[in-house]
Amino acid sequence: MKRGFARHRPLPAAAPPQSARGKRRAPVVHEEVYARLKRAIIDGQLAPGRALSVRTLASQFSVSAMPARESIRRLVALGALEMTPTRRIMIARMTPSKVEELTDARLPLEARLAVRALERTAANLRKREALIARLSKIDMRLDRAIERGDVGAYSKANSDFHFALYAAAEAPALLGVVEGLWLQIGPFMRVVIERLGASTMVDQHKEAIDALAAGDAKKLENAIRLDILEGMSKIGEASGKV
Amino acid sequence: MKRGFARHRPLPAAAPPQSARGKRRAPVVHEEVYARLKRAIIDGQLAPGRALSVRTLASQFSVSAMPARESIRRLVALGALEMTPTRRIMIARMTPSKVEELTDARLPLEARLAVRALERTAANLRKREALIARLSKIDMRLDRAIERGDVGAYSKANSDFHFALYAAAEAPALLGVVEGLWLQIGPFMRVVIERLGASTMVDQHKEAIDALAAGDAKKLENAIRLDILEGMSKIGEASGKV
DNA sequence: GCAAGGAGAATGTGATCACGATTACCGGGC
DNA sequence: GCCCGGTAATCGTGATCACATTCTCCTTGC
Repeated sequence: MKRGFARHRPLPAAAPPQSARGKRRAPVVHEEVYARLKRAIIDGQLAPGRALSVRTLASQFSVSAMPARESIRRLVALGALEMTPTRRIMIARMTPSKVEELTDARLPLEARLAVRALERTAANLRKREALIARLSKIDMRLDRAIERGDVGAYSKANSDFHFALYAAAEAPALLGVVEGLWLQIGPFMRVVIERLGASTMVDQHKEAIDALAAGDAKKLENAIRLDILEGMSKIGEASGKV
Repeated sequence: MKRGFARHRPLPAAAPPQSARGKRRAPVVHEEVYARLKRAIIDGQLAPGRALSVRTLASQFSVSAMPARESIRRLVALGALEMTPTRRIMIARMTPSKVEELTDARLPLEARLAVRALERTAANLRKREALIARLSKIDMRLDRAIERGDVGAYSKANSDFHFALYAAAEAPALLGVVEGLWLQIGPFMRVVIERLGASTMVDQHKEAIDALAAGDAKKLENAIRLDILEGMSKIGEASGKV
């Protein structure tokens, strides 16, 4: 195989320069660029191996090269973007061993975050109910995405579900680490869903919600672990061919 | 307390521009700057709250502002550096809850890396012996540092020990995550050692080496977990006062 | 003696240019 | 038809400038 990487194409997330929104000065341009690019990656809108460049990104976001450079630099540091030996930039590729390592990291970390979310809402059941309501709503959105076969919406709803749960753990440092893992996984999750079809995806979301409602930490942990294992095994099967 | 942060002082690691080492052209300036700054942080050479600035860093490394900016951007992304609301940069501070979260992350991840190192050398005992020899050597260096009361050497030897072990796991993605954790912990480890004195530090390094030699995964995992718990509990006690 | 205020220094950020290396593209030769 | 080679476009990187904001520190007024 050539191992070359894809030509530049317009970024799907590249919204217009939003001149309509008035004079609301941007809260530091490069933060905005970074946030949108990060979101696009986690949600799987960018395929692995997809090429990026400072100037291209800059023009797609209608900013100068500087903010684009900084956003790219950050995402390379987090492992979401990859640099070739000749310093070209692309969405990170996946390898079977990387899938294995990331699974190793996700299992204990996300299980811990889930249990922490349970613990954090133990003293405040109203909070827990609100969390459950939020998760249920996201999960319904996810089901609708499956029905419609909308891969993009599915991918986004899936990450939304996990992070809504983890956010309730109130553990920003841990959350940051996990977010870094998702930044590396997002693109493949999407590829896998696209290839297998959203309807073939199974998850343990309803089990997780039940465990949360029952206050059963062990059950919740199992649901999360199983959810991760199922998803990652699918990625693993496909990772050799991406 | 004022919560202001320390004035700029020369960076301890700021070696001369090394014009002596021949014409060996730098492999991209900002990589070099980043690597040295990262090393200085992990080894605990920079105190929490210590101020950094683009221009200061640049002049200390005898480079222009550009490579300094990029290095700082990367380390902020990794959580090693912190930005105040007014966008000043400093070595990240520690809080008790952050210690707890980072401990949660370190325990399973580093235990896994250690066990992986054991597994990886199971089929190649020469490799394992070489690893044990390397670790023993580092541990002796660590003992000497304790005798001399050399806090800097102790701090460096300690991180060297862990990463020498983890490197043998041959899991770059996992290692990257753990390195990110150490980037956040390094500065405090140093502060704690300095405050309590290197001689009060205990570790489970010899137990880990024994477990490695015996091929006992369970014992190795316990040694690593205990080593982490001991170290982090010391950081936790002090973290309120940093 | 001390707090308030203002002048000046320092800071992060964005923009732009130059340079050397790398890549992509197109045409000619086999 | 296919491969090779040269040329032009594109790339990451480093440097430097301008600007608004923030911080420092000293003076002034009470």
